[in-house]
Amino acid sequence: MTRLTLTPEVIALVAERFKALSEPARLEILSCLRAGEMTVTDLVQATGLGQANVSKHLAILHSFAFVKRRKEGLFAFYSLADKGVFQLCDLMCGQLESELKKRSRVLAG
Amino acid sequence: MTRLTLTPEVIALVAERFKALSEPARLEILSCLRAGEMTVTDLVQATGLGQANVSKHLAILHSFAFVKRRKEGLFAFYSLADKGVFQLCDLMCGQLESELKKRSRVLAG
DNA sequence: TGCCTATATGCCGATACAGTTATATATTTG
DNA sequence: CAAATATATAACTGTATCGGCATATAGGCA
Repeated sequence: MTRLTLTPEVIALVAERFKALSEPARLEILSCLRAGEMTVTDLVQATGLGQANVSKHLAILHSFAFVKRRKEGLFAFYSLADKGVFQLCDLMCGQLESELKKRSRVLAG
Repeated sequence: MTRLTLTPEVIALVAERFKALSEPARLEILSCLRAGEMTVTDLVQATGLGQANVSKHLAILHSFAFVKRRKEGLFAFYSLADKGVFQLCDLMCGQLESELKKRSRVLAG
């Protein structure tokens, strides 16, 4: 695997991708998609977010290739592009867990 | 490993952590620390950022336990808390690479 | 004690972005 | 073609936050 060197340019690109995942609404959408392909309207109902809002979040996720789009008639079906996103989330959750554990250990004295 | 369920609360916590890594300046700082422990002044020189700015970014990274702090006299030595951050960055870089590859393949037609 | 240095913090201006509303685009149906 | 529906986009507003400046805090030293 060719390793990208962390030049400022690459760092900026990586930061952009982290930012794309830094929004609860977008993580929520991704979490929903874990169950399978969904339309925009499905996601609106599942998340309680506004339609325009969901569309914008999906556009962002799509621009980073976190999700795929399939157009069929009036509907746009979105699905996860790959499982890499959840590797990221799982890693993050792992850190979060050990962090929470440490904190509660401190509180417990 | 106990798996956290992705409740809105957990999602918010995960999003916060992604946001902490969504700033080029902070990734730059983490990248510098990969070489080992550094003081704030070291980091100011290495990154070209302002001192107040570096201090603030470090405070954020520290609040999420991405970095450790060791106080010695006037100096504050910062170091990476663990290597999990770079597992995250490497995963992100991997996605980035395959994304860039795909894009250039499209351009090449 | 008084000065110097390292770091942290409060304030401010500028910018970026989420969410809402209204509208545009596009596709199906009558 | 006209109406209805699904999705995308534009304009606007409020909020958050980055970076810079000034200052506070704290430790070391004469």
